[in-house]
Amino acid sequence: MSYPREESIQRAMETFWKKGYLGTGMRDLQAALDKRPGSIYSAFGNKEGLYLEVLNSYTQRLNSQILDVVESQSPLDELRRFLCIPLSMDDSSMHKVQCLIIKTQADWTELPDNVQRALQTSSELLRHSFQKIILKAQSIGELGENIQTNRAATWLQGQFIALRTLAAGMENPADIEWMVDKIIGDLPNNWEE
Amino acid sequence: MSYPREESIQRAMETFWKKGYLGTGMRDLQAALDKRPGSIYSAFGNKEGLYLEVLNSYTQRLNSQILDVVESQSPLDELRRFLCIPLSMDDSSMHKVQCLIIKTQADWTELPDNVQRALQTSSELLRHSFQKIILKAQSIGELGENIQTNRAATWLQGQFIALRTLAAGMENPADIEWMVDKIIGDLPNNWEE
DNA sequence: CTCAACACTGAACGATCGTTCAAGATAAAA
DNA sequence: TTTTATCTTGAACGATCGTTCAGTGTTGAG
Repeated sequence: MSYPREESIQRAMETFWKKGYLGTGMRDLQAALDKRPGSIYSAFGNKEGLYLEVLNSYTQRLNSQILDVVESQSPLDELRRFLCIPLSMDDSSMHKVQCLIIKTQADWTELPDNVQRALQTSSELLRHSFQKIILKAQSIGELGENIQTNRAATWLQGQFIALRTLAAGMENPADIEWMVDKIIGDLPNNWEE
Repeated sequence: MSYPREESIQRAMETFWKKGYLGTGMRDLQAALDKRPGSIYSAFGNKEGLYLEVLNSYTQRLNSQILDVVESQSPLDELRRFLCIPLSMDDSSMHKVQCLIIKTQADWTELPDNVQRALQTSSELLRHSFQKIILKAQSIGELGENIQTNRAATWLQGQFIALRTLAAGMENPADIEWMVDKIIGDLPNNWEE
């Protein structure tokens, strides 16, 4: 093994992130990892297996960022900072603006069953962590108790999706930082029916 | 010609909508149109040409729905109705929940240049129509004059994206109708900086 | 009926897809 | 040094990809 398994996963993540699951060919991965097909297949089984490890690594990283928000003293301030992260990407990393999970979800019907399930699981994990943010903010009084935390978590995930998707389509993602402020401002309101 | 060109486009739309641009093969389209490759190529040039006509047709339909909102007496009420449309899809049409444009945008880097440009143009057209909704609502007093209409249009497009994407990932899209009410409720607020 | 015009057919092309596998390289244990 | 276990190599496989084209069928004008 010329370099550790983890580096292969990170290199593969770059490729899947840039080209999507369907758009990425094994030959793209062979070039990215600088390995021949046999090495990749013996290490990860197949394209699907490699992607599942990439997705798992990506999800854990994103989830730990969200959990950092939960642990902070002012969850709402830290949430604002978290949402701004992808808006300051340089041109060479523009493909990292969009969330890898959302990007892959778009090809839903054409994905292997295991990938579909893994995406669902990742999505639920992140929503659950968003819910923890709401609960933490309520517990320290930054948000009222009237908010239905499960709905707020789904809504927050939706805002995350909107922000990432809009930013990915702009020449300068930083131009929608104002939307982060609106999200934080809208979070406490309009939860009654 | 056994049936009009427009029907070919509608059938192709079903396929592209379900499987995405990369996920759709010419053989899928041959089956959907019940035509052999030569017929399709003589009528549309190639896969890209057929998709461009599909995208154009889709965009016009969606845009006219938005313009209907602009023309209505109560734009905000009609906007609520417009946003709810995809949330009441039966199981056989679940793939129509997600917006075709957003779905295709996910594969961005792997798409032909003409498709990239067409998606950009469609996206801008719809944002412009969203802006007309804001302006109309302001003109009849449903919204205050303090709102920056271009930002509100982008925000509204983002909410549209969030709603469609969340709904597409749920077993029952109708379960997030509450979010439409929150969107309408959030629209007038938090536009000052 | 004739003939030009046009849409349609379907076998086939070269390219690329994900994947396999026998053989070679490498390094630690014996 | 030999053995054993592990990792790597790269040619090659069958399947599928988008696309082409010579031939067939259909239609309406003269």
